[in-house]
Amino acid sequence: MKVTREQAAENREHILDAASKLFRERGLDGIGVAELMKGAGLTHGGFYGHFSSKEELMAQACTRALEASVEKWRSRGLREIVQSYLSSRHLDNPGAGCAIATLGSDVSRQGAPVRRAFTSGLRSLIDVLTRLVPGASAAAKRRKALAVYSSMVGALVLARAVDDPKLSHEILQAVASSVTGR
Amino acid sequence: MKVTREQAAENREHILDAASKLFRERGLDGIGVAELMKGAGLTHGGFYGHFSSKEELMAQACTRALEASVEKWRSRGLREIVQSYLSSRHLDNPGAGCAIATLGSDVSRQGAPVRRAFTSGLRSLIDVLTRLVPGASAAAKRRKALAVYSSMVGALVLARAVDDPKLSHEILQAVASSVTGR
DNA sequence: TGTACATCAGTGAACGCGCGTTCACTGATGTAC
DNA sequence: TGTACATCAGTGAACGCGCGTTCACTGATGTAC
Repeated sequence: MKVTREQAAENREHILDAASKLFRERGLDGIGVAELMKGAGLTHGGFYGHFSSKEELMAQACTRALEASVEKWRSRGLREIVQSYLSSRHLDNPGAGCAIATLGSDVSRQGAPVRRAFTSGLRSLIDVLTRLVPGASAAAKRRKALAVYSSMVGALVLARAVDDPKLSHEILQAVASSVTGR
Repeated sequence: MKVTREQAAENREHILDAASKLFRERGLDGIGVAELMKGAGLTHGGFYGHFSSKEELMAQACTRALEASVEKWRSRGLREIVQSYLSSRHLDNPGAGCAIATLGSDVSRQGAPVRRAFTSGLRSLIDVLTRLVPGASAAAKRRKALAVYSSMVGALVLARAVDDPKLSHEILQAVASSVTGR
């Protein structure tokens, strides 16, 4: 069952897309290679033709997810970013949302490749935010960007951990009003 | 090898203490029943005499960890809480620190018992913070408490995910200066 | 352009391993007399 | 208080299962002539 070189390259992309979504939905250790490959329409045996290990896929899938966030943010304003980050749509769709909020506490227990991917992605996100945020100096803007992003990540983590939708929305709104307006 | 009833009750406490620490260090799915029991100086077979399942232990260990945070906070002022939360000591000791920062993104994928334990613990933490935080009205204080806590959780999650200690400390300091003083 | 063969992307069975859980057993504790 | 026996906390082997990874195989693709 060989396949066009072009088709094989597409398959690799499908694996990365599926992994990027499924890792965010189920956690890095919450989904196995077999199910990830099934998510890309393939069987598990072919996995190691595309990636040298599950860990390599984790790192590349995280990079992909974070790059998507960076791209999305580049074309938007601060208020728009904050509002969509703290929306119920984002709350209810971890698979399409911020990888740091979904996988943050997992990542600190992961090996070097995954942490490197996250650090690099986080730096890009912070750079984008730093340009958008108000502040008297470059240093003040960067500090503000870090504070804003921490708030948003924390809010989403808390809102997702919690049992009670009312409390979830209260958290999101409290942080939204603290970050924008006030 | 029977054991005093009193000794058995102590053993149960040791299991909970070990679990509360080890779950925070390695994640809820990152450590098995056998190793948890070993951490309490026992063998794995006796586990089900104390708990009906690993999930029940997860929930009770989370409750214990969060109650410890609440107790610690009750005797402290806001500035002290924020400073110790955002300290390198906390950064480097997840096993003794805030369970929500360590397990936050895991919890959203867990079953009802664990999420219930977290929601209840989080409510207590928020109540303590609400009393300490400045604000014109009760509603404003609560909103402020949610915003402050989200910032702190997010900062710790980011600082722990990141590869580079310089960036970790920059995040903690940026959020500390944004929350206290400014 | 057509044929013959080498390549190699993908398949699915199999591996060793660690997991959560069960269970027959042990022997000190707790109790009945 | 002392003895005889039932209780039950803890032990360690065993279970079925899903995991990451390997591998012999398949058959369409790509290439050499």
